[in-house]
Amino acid sequence: MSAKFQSVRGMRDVLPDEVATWQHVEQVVRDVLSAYAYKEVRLPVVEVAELFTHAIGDATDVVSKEMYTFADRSGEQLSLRPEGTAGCVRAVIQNGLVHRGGPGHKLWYQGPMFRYEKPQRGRYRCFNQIGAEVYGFPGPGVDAELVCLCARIWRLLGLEGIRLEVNTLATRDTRDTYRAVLLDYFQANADQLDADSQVRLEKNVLRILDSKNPEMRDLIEQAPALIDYLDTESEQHFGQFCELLDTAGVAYTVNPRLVRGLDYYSRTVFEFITESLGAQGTICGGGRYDYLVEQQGGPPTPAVGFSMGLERIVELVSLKTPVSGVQPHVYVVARGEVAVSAAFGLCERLRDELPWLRIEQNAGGGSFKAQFKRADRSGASFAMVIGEGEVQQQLVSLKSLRTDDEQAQVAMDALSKELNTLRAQSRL
RNA sequence: GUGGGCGUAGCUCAGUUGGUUAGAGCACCGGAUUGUGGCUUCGGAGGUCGGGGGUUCGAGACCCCUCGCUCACCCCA
Repeated sequence: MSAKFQSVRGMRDVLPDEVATWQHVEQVVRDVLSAYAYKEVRLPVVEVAELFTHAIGDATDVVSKEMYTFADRSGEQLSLRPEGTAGCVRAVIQNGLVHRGGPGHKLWYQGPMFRYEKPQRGRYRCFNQIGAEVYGFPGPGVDAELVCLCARIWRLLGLEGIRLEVNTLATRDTRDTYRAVLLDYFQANADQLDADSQVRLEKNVLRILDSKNPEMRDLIEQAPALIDYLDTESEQHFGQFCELLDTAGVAYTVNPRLVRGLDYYSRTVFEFITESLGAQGTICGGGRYDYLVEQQGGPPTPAVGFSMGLERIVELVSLKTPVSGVQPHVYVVARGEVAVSAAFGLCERLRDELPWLRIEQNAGGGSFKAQFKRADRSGASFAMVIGEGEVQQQLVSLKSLRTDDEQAQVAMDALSKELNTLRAQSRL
């Protein structure tokens, strides 16, 4: 029970039973990204620590208390990436992919992210995201495209009851103006703020709007809304974004209090939320970050992206439609030294001749009875029996494990043909 | 980081107010059937009762500490 070594807190193993669902989800997401002509990039898991503090904002929770940061042997401060956008922006600048319409303008990535948080359902210290980022396009079309792309993924995965919330954070200037107004408002009502929001007052006023504390609901609803302070440019951008969603038939609600926790967002932000996963209901979040590329040392380049949490999506999928794993077509039962060795050679030959064939050899010996038991449990359609008699006559016995068909004998030379036939008849 | 619940076999869980050698089901291995799975049936193996300390004649049970899981806050995907 008490193993000597355990996985690190908040980091879990995905076991074979779950992997089938993971692969299914990943395949659907990849296919949809391809359908929208996004190209995959593979990025390092480790970056210079400053990349994240600079991009995400050192007052954010993610940077100030959730990063895995360490000095490497040269003393350089490195971090395990807590999210994907900062590294992608770095790669895009470093490799000169920022030019509009160039090869790097629509990208996606997949991989583990790390945050030192207290684990709970749907929240892990090592978790996997698939994200997409678009560079070089200021218009709302790409914002809407990303949202539609996600909505398509949920449809293809058969997920229902996923709510889309959208908002706009306007331009940097507008937001600065608004922040000052909001600060005045909450400072004037500071006595009504709960402890968390007192802290937010110092760090990031906008986050007060996000509070779940029902006692503060009135105060928040009375607060000035950013939407009333929008500059015309942002207002148009957001309006067109919403219109495109309408055109595409993607349902959404505007949530003026949707703020998001990373500093780099501007204009469009969105979240897909489910009620089926407990407190960690956001399965995908994203938005526009028009200033980040320039802030990180690249040419001024508007950008927008999202990332989705695979653990949460996989859990959602498996609650609804469990995906069964891959089972062998044939399980090879062999007994006796001569037969086992003949079976080994035969299996390799069949894999040469029939690349589609999934064939499992019995391992660990055992009686025919025991081997048949394993054959049954493997889920294989057929048991292929090779004993001394079969070897002498250069044939195998094929027994269907899922039907009452009579056991048949097939010459070893004719096996490939027979298996092809069975496949054509959908009996494998 | 804060708070609640829970840790007994690979898994799901019993275990009386503290009392002898800690149990069941499923799964696993073997036999009944010396070359045939699923359904039976019989047997076997498998536990430092999460870890450490304490109270006691005696602790799986009570107390303290610790680790882990879990749910919520917070944060976010």
